[in-house]
Amino acid sequence: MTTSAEENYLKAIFKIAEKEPGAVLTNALAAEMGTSAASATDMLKRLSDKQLVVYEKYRGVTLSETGNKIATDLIRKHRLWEVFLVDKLGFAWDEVHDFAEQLEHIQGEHLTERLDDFLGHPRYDPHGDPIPDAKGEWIRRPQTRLLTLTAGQRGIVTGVDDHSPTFLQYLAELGLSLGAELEVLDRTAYDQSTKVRIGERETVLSEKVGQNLYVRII
Amino acid sequence: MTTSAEENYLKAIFKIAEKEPGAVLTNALAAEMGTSAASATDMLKRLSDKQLVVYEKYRGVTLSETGNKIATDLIRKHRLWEVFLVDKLGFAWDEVHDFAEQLEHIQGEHLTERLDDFLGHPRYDPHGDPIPDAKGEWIRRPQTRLLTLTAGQRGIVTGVDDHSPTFLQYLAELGLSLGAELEVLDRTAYDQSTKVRIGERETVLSEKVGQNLYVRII
DNA sequence: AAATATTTTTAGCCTAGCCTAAAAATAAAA
DNA sequence: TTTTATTTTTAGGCTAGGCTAAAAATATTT
Repeated sequence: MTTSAEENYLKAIFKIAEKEPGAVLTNALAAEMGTSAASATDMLKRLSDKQLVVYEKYRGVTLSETGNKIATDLIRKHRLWEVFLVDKLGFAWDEVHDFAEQLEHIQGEHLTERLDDFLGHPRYDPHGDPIPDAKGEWIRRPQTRLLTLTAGQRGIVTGVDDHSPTFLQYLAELGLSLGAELEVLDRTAYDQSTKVRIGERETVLSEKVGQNLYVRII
Repeated sequence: MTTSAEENYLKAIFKIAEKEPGAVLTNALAAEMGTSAASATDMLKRLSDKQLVVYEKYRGVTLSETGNKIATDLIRKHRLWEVFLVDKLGFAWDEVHDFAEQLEHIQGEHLTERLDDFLGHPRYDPHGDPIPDAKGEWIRRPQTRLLTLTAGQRGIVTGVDDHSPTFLQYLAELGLSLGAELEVLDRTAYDQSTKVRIGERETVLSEKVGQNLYVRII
């Protein structure tokens, strides 16, 4: 059996490797976990003993087959619980992360499958992130950062790259929830800010927003 | 903040005190927790430092006001999650205990209230146990052990005193789920077994079953 | 009341996860 | 290539929550 701490490390390794392929370095892992490099090294030894990772001193770590399955499963559970919290319990998309962080560690037979059935096999979570299926397969859809759109292009909001409550609340205030439509009116060369139309309203979005907002071009 | 371990001890103290009023002794607590008396003493010191219990060396322990609130809240959460697992996810009543044991420790604002709303404010869990409200108030309904019924009396199953999967499965096989109706046909003086009619079927139930099955007389 | 049995506590040890500080390995610069 | 900087690991400690064995307190017999 794996502990919650172990699971969180596996997830962190997965997350880092997803963005920057190749072996994950100790410092990066420690930063992601909000802990010290010494603690990360410690844990890497334990995970290596349990064959959940392939770890070479000073050279970094990668997930083993088993480790990868566990991490994928955690992400699946995390995202399914988020759907539950938003769709069934009525939480806002910026309120559910901490709950899901706990719920993903609930252990036991068939819980995930039953939850998935109950929710109607959702493919994306409330932030637009794909939910892997029971076999660990992902359905990634094509999406682009708002920054890559040019004046005149229109898009549908499909996801975010920043999951912080402040960003999510800001988007909600702007009416930019998943599925919202927007049109790029202009891009300022100076600071890469984007002027957009959302429904009737026109607003200027900073480069930071342009970086962190995903859309599907229509 | 309280840890899961602390919470489980508080719940155990509550449970023992419920059946046998007065101070809870260390050995009884250790037995309930499936641990050693030394470990229980250890934890009692921690709980006492946090003012969650009133503990006197060698004399036993009782819950403080705060401790009692935490324990009641845990039971509330446990039972609400059980309702969720049975009513929404479709688990059987003998399958949900271990899940609920984990789910009751999920921390965070408004989760319990939202869950309660979503479930439609159930008053009893799938085993017929009452669910305390947000203030910690209980609605206990009148119920009698099957053993106290005499020949000719009829009753509706309202709960169980034994929550073990084997007992619950046995009851399910007999058609004795919550709300089922039965009629006492006879009681054998020799071994206190009860002959009952459940729908069309007649069966003999042991003294043990008679002890552990609650009914409302009709 | 003394002896014996039982219960509870203390003492000392273990593991998982964290920490800081120091040492060692690797990478970069001179 | 030697020096310097950075990264990673090791060493040694800490806390929560367990354990066993021994000591102390309480309860029960004789």
